Amino acid sequence: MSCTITLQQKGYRLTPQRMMVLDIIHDSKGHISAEEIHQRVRQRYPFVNISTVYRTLNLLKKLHLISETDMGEGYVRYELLERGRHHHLVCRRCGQSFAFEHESLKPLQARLLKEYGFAADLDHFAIFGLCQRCRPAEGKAGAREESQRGDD
Amino acid sequence: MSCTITLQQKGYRLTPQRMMVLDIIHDSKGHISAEEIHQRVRQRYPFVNISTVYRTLNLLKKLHLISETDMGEGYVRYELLERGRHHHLVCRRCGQSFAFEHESLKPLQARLLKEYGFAADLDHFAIFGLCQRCRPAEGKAGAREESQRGDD
DNA sequence: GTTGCAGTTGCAATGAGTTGCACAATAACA
DNA sequence: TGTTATTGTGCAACTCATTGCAACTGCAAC
Repeated sequence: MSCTITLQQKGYRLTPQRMMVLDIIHDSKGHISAEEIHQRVRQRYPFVNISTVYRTLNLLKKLHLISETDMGEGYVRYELLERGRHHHLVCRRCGQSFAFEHESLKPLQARLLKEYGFAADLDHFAIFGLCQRCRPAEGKAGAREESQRGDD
Repeated sequence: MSCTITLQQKGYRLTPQRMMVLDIIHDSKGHISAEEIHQRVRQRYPFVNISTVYRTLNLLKKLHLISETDMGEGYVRYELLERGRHHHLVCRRCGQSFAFEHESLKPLQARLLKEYGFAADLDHFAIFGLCQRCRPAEGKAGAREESQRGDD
């Protein structure tokens, strides 16, 4: 795996714990939570501590090998960055999430660099809002008295 | 305060606890943390619980009266949205944060709407990256062996 | 007035994630 | 090979934030 090489190139140790975490993120389709990673690591080696998982994830994040995204579920999800880079639109009404191309963020990235000299890390964004289907519904449900106050 | 009217218009009760939280956010210059709000509320009325503060903040957030931003400090900051809307660029190296105009996000917002039919809530963004001053430094400190591995 | 009920609060428990510290594993080097 | 310095791990304690639940509040209907 290319990640393992990067880790070692950067002078970090490739410990069994780190290999297991990397393996599991690699095997998982899509985004995976820290708790899930921990559980799967423990199936192989039951003595790995959750803090080690978190520390490994933070290290991989720092090296831009994985992305960390809050999809509004109460915990954070991780994903390998080698895959085609994409981001997520999360509907605050129906909860569905939709991928969108990294391309869409490039103008913003360029603008921040040009106007503010700021090199933005746009590894993975989750943008909240209303999806196409929920947009009309939300528009109507303005006042609270009718039905259910537009609670999410 | 306009917020109090909005709260009542939407059919929510304007309780003393909520008034105190709103007051304090209003009086505070810039962003304020939940813990800070709680402490200041308790100076006036010592029996208010932190969970009430959080619940009030979540309600105000839902009504788009305040914005919630993770500036990477280990806790979240809140701010009234009536003020001139702006966002933050947070340097992951020196920790400084710089405001940027909401204007810069409008093209992205328009693009998401046009291409995906998605109405993005862009109340307050904190974008991480490298500021103008730290950019050259980071470029050099690639390999870990020299100095301190580019730790943040 | 009192009953019913939705909305709200305080409290305690819980969950996700982080940190400090002692010890273990590895690297560096004589 | 043995010694020392550095890095990484496990554990426990901690922080920030959320949740479940019982009790309280305001208001409308009777």
